[in-house]
Amino acid sequence: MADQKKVTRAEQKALRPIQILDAAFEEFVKCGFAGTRIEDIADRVGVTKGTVYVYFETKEQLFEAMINHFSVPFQELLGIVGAFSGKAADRLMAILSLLYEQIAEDRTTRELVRLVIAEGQRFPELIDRHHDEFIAPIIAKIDALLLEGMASGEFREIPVEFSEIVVAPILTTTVLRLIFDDRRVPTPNKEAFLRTYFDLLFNGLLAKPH
Amino acid sequence: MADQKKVTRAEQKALRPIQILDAAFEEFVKCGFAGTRIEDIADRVGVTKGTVYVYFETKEQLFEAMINHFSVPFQELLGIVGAFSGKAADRLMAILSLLYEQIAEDRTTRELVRLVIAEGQRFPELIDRHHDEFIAPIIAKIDALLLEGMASGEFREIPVEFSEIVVAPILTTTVLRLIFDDRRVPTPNKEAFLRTYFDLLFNGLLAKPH
Amino acid sequence: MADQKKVTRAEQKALRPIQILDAAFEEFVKCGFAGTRIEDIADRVGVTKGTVYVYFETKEQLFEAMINHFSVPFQELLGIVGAFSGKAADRLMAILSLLYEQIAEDRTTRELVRLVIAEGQRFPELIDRHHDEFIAPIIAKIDALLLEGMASGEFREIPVEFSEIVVAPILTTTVLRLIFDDRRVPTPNKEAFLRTYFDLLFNGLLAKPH
Amino acid sequence: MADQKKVTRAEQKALRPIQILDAAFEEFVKCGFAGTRIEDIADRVGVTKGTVYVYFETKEQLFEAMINHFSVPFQELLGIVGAFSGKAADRLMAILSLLYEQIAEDRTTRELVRLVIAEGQRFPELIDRHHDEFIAPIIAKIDALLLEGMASGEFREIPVEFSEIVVAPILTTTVLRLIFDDRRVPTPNKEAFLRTYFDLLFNGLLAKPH
DNA sequence: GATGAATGAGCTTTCATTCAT
DNA sequence: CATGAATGAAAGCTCATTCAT
Repeated sequence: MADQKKVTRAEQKALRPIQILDAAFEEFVKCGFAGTRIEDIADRVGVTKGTVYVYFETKEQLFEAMINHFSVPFQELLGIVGAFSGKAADRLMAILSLLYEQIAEDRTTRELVRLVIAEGQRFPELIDRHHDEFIAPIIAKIDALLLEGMASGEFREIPVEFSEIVVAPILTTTVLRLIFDDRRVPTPNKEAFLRTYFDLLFNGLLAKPH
Repeated sequence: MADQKKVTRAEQKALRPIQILDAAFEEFVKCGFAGTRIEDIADRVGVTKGTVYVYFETKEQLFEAMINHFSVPFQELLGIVGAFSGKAADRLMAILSLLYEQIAEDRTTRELVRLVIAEGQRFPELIDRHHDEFIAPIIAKIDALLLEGMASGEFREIPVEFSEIVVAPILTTTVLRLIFDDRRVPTPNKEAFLRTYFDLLFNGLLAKPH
Repeated sequence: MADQKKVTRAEQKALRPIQILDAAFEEFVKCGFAGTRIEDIADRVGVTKGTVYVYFETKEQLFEAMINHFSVPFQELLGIVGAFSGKAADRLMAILSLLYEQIAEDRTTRELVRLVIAEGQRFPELIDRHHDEFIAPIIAKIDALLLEGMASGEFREIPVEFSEIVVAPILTTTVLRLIFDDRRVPTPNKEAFLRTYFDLLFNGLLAKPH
Repeated sequence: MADQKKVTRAEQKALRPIQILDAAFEEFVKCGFAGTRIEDIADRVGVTKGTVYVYFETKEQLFEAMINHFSVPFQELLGIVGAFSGKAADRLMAILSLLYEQIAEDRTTRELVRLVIAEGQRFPELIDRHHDEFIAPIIAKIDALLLEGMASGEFREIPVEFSEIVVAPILTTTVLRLIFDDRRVPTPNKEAFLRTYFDLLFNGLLAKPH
């Protein structure tokens, strides 16, 4: 009770940009870039419009800073993934489970996907950077695992150029939840979803494969 | 001088709303709802702002009318699909091929998906109606086919509640093309894509199924 | 009575930009470029801010358009001057009289001089154009007359590079009136001023010239 | 470590207001009163906005203090002038030479003239004081000299009410340099300018005076 | 004294919407 | 029907000014 009451100036200053970025995230997610008012972001933080401009020069820069701020966690994920060992199928499942948690189940990432789809045309460099930093490494990882599995005879031969098919259920769940916001499409049970997903991915739909 | 107008007044009048809807589609897709200016839509048609208001009372109504206008073709698709016959797997492939063409390859539908993701929060009734008219019937069709295939022993038993996994590659391709706009993610070759997609869907990834 | 009462739309439209330019002149003169509010200009015309922006894209463009609008009359003057004939001294007096009326006595030109001095740094191209169109031709005219008078023996030999000395009393009166605004420096009587000006210019101050 | 600061705290403190006034001069000259930002003045000094407010209560007061600060030197001039002796013409030339140096050739005074013309309407008391302290004494001095020269028969009789004509070339050169900033109107050579100026002033333009 | 975070009033500019023509 | 001048309610952004540290 004693050490938490008063925030010092210095602490406050370090906090402000993050508070603003958090508020910006909520507003941009709710209204999109053009539909968001700086004043609403400020209100959320409990400051005035002017204060937002103390930390971010323009609405555009605030948007980009916000995207960058919330994009960070992904990088750790890629690190974790590198450390896995075992059969290719197990490692693939491990990666896909992680991706499911990080993309489909994490509200922040999910809404980031919405913003990327909705505002990508206005911020092309941002999209490109995202591709290079997030999408490409993930795809590369999946590709590598597939190739490895095929080389060892664990996987059948499939053209690696369409490896997005392997992760498609994750992005699809993400997008459906974005669109229907838990109203029409109920949040799936993770274990049940992954079980079905992996079963189909590895064994296919047919009772007797060709 | 008298005959140079191929389009009569009456035809012109009937054409106007459609021209406006076309223009509205392009602008809303490019800039989103909030970012689009009525004047830019008017400019595209070659009329003035006032004319747009002759046909549509507000920007909101124009947006909704535009979404409805471009959503129509889907309904025919569902009719076509009902007429197929043959083995469950073949009919499933036929449906998925159609969906791929109609959703992933058709620019209009693709951009409609963008608008639904981007502006859905602002137009919830519109999203709900979309779900009821488009998504639900498709899912129902897939579900029915899966159940039928499982009943006949053609398909293995899988929980039907996650049937979106079956169509996931289609939505995923759609979304990736929306995001990267053919810059980083090249437009896939349809036949090659579907071959890989179906191979994986039916036979799975493992060389020797469990 | 019949033709003056109501201003038609078309007339109004043709009038508006001029009304706005007039109002802009008064406000820019009173408060300078940065100190002027578009709303005050609009109020003066009896319209709203938005209307000003129907006719002029930015405050900067409005300012430039205003300067151009009020700079026009000078050109006629240069035409008139070309038609004079007689002794060089008489023609010089005729020109200087005209310049006195047009620059020192005309409130519009006088205030234009204020704006050129005050805002010149912000609008350098505008200043340059002014020089080329107004100052340079006048100086050229004076120079030509001086050279002619010297050639014919009517004038003494003086270096023509400082011919601004000849017109200095005109600009000086202009500037003093701008600064003191008829409070401390009374508006001079035109005839008396010109008499003294010309007497000094032609005969000099000394009782017995060297 | 202790002696590296050449400027002590106390000296620094005494220096600050003057540094601020210097910086204010440059910024006000460049952007005018309304166009100048306190922050730009502070940046020039290397302090923050707040510091400016330690020394000057408002932007208005800073402006006035700055004008007063840079107006000082003129007073000495008037003292010097009082000490001259000799023929009226020689003393007049001496005065005019001094004025030329102090007004036309001195950048500070020149820019002060710009500010007086540009911002005079906003600071009328300031202008009035300037008139009483600078302009009026100069004019009085010139008038006295003219009257003396006329009384002694050295000068011809001219109406003393227009004595600004005598100093006009100085103010005119000043204003032209303000407007054209050495781009179009080259800085005149002092000796040559004064020679022509005085020649015209004393002997007039005509070869044979009336 | 010096700082700089914060304010809030105010400015330029935009744009959906209206309506007389 | 079509126009486009006009509106007015914002919205983004600025900046003189304040004040706790």
